Amino acid sequence: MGDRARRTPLSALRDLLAGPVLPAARGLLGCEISAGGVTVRITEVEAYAGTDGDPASHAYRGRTARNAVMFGPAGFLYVYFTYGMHWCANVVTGVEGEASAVLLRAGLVVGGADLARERRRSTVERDLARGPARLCQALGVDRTAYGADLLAPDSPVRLSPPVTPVPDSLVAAGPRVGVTGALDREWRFWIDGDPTVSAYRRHVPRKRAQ
DNA sequence: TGATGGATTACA
DNA sequence: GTAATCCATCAA
Repeated sequence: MGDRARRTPLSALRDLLAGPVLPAARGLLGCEISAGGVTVRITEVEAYAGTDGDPASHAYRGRTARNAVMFGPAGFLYVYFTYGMHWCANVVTGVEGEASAVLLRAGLVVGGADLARERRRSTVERDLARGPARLCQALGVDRTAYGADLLAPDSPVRLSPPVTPVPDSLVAAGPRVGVTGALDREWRFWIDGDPTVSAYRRHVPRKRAQ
């Protein structure tokens, strides 16, 4: 019975996601997400707290139909539509009711590259899943993937532990992209030097300065 | 009910 | 630099 203490990587991932959002975000680096016949190795993520003092979080103002899945248990997919044309995907983390989540910002297509290229305009390998909306497009993720159980074997969107763990020495952190406030929070994590990580761009207001 | 701007991307 | 273009949120 001694080896029962040894956890499988999958249950370790389940525990990680059920914990605090920052370690969960860090731990998602190197994980693989599969959907629509395409597999992506995650290279860049961003953490978002729930109702607990994070104005940038979609759950900041409480539960709505759009963010409902964020308030459920960890390991489910929160998909949202933005800028009138793009889908972005998050992994729900923490305990039920906490509503924290991790945005999947970028990754490397490691399986089903042909399918990914069909869905994306660009055929440049590096750009197939470089950016949160591109990543979703490569995976074919849209509103139909909302609420998918990422750790269930029969789910349309699945998450699996890293094939090779990402060492701490390769993990970099900085402020979140496209977020106006909370620049002091370095809640974006990426694999340092990885070419599929998106370039940091300061948030630009769309209206001209007057 | 109308205004506003967004966890973005592609292109000039 | 700006257009594309739906939707959640907020003021009235």
